Amino acid sequence: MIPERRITAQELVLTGLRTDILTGELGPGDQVVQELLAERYGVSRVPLREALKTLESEGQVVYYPHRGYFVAELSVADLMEVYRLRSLLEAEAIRHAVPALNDGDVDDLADLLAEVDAASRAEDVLAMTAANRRFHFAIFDAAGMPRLTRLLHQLWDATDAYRALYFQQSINRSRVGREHARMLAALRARDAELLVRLHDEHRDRSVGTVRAILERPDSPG
Amino acid sequence: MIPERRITAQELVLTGLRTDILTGELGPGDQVVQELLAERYGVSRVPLREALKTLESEGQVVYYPHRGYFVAELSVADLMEVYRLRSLLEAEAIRHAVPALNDGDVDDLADLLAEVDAASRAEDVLAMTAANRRFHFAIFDAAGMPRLTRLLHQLWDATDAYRALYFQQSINRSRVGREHARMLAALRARDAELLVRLHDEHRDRSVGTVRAILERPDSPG
DNA sequence: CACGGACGGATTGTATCCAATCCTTCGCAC
DNA sequence: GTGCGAAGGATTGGATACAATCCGTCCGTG
Repeated sequence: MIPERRITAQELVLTGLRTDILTGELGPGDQVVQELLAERYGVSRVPLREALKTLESEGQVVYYPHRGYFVAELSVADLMEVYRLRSLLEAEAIRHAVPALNDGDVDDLADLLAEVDAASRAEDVLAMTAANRRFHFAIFDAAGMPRLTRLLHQLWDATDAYRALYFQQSINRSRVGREHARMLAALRARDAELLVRLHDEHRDRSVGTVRAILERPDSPG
Repeated sequence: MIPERRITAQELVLTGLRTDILTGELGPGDQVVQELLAERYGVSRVPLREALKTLESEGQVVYYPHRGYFVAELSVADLMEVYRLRSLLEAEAIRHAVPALNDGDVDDLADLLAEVDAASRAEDVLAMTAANRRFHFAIFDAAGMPRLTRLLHQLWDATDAYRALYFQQSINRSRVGREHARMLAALRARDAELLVRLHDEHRDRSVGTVRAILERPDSPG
């Protein structure tokens, strides 16, 4: 559809860095040694640094002048804050989105959910993370509030590294599947308040698990 | 006090660009011609580009690959969205902040307000904008929610260009002064809900004015 | 042995140069 | 005159080279 727009090097390394952080290739606290990563991606340090600036603004990495970029470490307090803010903002998005959805939109959302389930059954954590995100943001986008969507992306990005860990456990994957099914029902019923409530529960469950991961780090580093 | 940490070129350019946007030197829609600005600040294009990446993530400029950076234009819908999000998030910040403030903190806030008033009387719009921001964020910071503060900074940044226009009218400056005084009283009474309400009114008044500015642009082109 | 300061390798920060893309303009066909 | 397409200038994207800073180490001093 889109005429194969040529990708820039900074976009390339940006998605690469995101994946590295998501998969743990770059772990929390690690320094991003520019020369190393630039070589790894086959680009120079200039576009790499620009991609890092983007990640910095998203809070994925922190920057100390003359010392470099480091993968952000999330404290429990950070995590709780992110989820509190998500609760506030996602509720707002959902309340605007639900009335704007037509039957076709809901069918599309069902399709997205099917993708999540497929990835879940295939135990493809990366694909599931991506599909899960597409599903939720398809809802948020329907609110027609681009800035809100942008803020939500930032908040989701901040916990990406931990979300992957969460999905690695099959018990979590199956629970998420059930919760998503209930969300879809709420969508079909156009019940915004129910959907808000389901999202809150959805988050509360996952925050508990992620918190446990944070407090008992299995890979001391 | 601070041992005069040497500033990097990108930091220099970043503050310069912010000022340019704030003062209208760079107007909404203008392309940021890199060579031009780099020469103006006496640096090369590399640090300039990194500063622009930061501004992009804040939504102050928009970036189109191979075409460049352009100063963001705020639509009325954008404006309303920013203020709606500020309403949500600032309420959250205030509710956490007020119980955390001690008498000394409130006295400090009073000092900051005095600075706003002084700049207002001196008709120094730039200084007033800065002092106004320091006052409000001193409150928000007290919530101890760094990510929330960060999001609020982004939202405030997005309308900086228009806030300056707002403060240029003396009638707005004096009204802001009166509203700030009431806020201080609410702070001294530790009345969070009243402070939330005052903030909402404060914003609602200013959004009306800025909206009028947006809808009747006096500088076409 | 503890402390402090200077040296040197490692890493980041920036300038300069070249390649890739875009946009305007000019010329040509119709 | 209108529309299409190619050429050229302008601008951005990225690679390389060099300067500035940092940090670990070693040495000397007490």
